[in-house]
Parts: sequence; C-alpha cells; structure tokens
Amino acid sequence: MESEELRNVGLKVTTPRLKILSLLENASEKHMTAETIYRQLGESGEVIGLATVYRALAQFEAAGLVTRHQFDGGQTVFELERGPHHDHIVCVRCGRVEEFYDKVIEERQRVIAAQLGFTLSDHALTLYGECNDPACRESKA
Amino acid sequence: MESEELRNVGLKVTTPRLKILSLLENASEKHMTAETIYRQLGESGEVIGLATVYRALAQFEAAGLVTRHQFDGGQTVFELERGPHHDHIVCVRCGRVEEFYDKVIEERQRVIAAQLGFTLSDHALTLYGECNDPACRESKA
DNA sequence: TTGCACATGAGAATTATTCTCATGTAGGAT
DNA sequence: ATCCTACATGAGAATAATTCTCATGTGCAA
Repeated sequence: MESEELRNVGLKVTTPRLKILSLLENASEKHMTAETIYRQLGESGEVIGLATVYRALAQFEAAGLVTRHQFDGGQTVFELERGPHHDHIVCVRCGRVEEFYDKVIEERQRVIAAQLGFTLSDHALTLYGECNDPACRESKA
Repeated sequence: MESEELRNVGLKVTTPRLKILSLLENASEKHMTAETIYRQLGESGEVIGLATVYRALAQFEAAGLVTRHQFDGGQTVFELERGPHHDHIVCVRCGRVEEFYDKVIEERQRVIAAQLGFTLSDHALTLYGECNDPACRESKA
C-alpha cells in the first residue's frame, strides 16, 4: 500500500501525495516531468496544484522514494526509485530512455573518487546516442 | 591567437567573442556560469550584454570550443574544451571540481551502448562526494 | 474531538535563459 | 580603400521552470 511507503519515510499520508505516488507507479512512462504528472492527474479528475506536485516530488526525493534526472536539453524528470541502482542511455533523436547497470563502471567510479581524495556519495551517468528502433530511424527523414 | 580559433570554426571575429574566449582562457576558475563571465567582463571594463554572452557560448559549444555542464543543483557552467575528453567529480560541500579520465569506463560505455542497440554519440558522467581539503572540512562545522 | 503542526492551492515572485528588434560592424566584393 | 550585406550586438521584454507566500484546510497524536 502506498500509505505505508509514506509513513515509512515520515511523511503524512495525504491525498495529493497518494495520487502522485500511485501515478508514478502505474504510468506507462517511467520518467516524468512535474508538468506531466500535474497534467495527467488533472486529466483523470484529480486536480492537484502544480506547486504541490513540485513539493511532493522534492520530499519524495529527499526520502529516497524517487530520483531526479536532468537529461541534456530536456527538463527535469522524476522516476520512482524501485529496484537497484541504474544509469540511463537516452536516444538523442526520439528521446527514448533505457536503463542499464554496469558493475565495472560502478567499481571504477569508487576507485577514481578514492584516488582523487573524495568520499563518493553519488554519481550521474547518462549516455547519449541514436537508437535502432525503426520508428525512430524514420522520424529523422 | 584567439582570432584564429574563431575563424577556424567559421565565426566572425568580433570584440565580444574575443573577450569571452580570452576570459575563459585566463580565468582562475575553469568552470564558469554565463552570469559569472558577464560580471567579470563588466568588472574589467568590458561591458558586454548578457544575451551576447549566452549567444557566444552557445556558438562556441556548437563549434566544439567549449562544453556545457549541468552539475547537480548548480546552474549551467561552461568550460573551454582544451585537451582530451574528461569527466568530473564535484565536492558536494565546497563545490570544488576535479577532472579525470578513465579508459575502462570509456570503453565500457561503448560496449553497453552497442549491447542496447545505440550508436553512442556522447555521455555525461559526474561523480559527487566530499573532498578531503582541510578548508572544505571546516566549512561544514 | 480537538489542537496544532504541517499540507495545500492559487497566484505572485524568482531565476535562468531566449527572443525581439533597432542599430552596429566584419569582411568579402568591387 | 569603400561599399554592401549578412551577421552580430545591446537592452529590455518574453518565456519557462521552479519556488515562494500566505490564507485556508487537514492528518493525526493526545
């Protein structure tokens, strides 16, 4: 139940928060902007202030329930933090996002940080390229 | 000479462009925001419109003379593209930026992209952590 | 059931960046 | 050297994304 998730991280259980969480869990797109969340909620009859959406997302992020990404050029997207850590590859033509996890890269990062005298706390890795989806190929021509 | 760099990439040689390039080459900070560049030019008597700074930076980026970075939370910074490719590690406490290059990571990225059916065109990797600079340590306490 | 700390909505405010448009200028052609 | 034209510039307006303000509403512990 979503109420549990909220309680577990010390947030009051409110309607807006529940709706936002549940939208993130059920949406077809895994990566959504605050605007999109706001609009989709509105369309399904759940009118929630845009400021509230931003506030809730910020709190969810602080609580570790969601992560925030800034892909090149695009606007900030939020993603439900489910399952293990992963990084992203984004198609520069159609915007499709795939996820991946690479143990080698993760380990190298730790080594590099240590070598430079840093205690690693986080990282952001995004690859950009053109995907081989036929539909995407055409969209260029 | 900076005029050469501009001509080589097909940009007219103008005073604002020369001043911005030369500031980037001589500044103590390697990573600068558009605002900072604008302000520093102003302070040294070279008053250049902020819009012009943004325009020039965008052109320099398109021409491959500078790269643009979006470190977490901070605003966009620009860096003169000199020497070989590198990634960054940023101190989350004092904001210090160090550069690094890791062949293993670079190679893994290419492999991963290929596996996922992407033709890699670019990537953004930034590590975040706490640095061990004594001055930084104190700033927390 | 009540009180109060915290949450919400609406719109104003802020911040970063881009656009508009009237005017200026680099640099190729003459 | 001079002229012409396409491109560049400055100033401020416009836009976009996000955060803030503040009056009002509500979860939930006592």
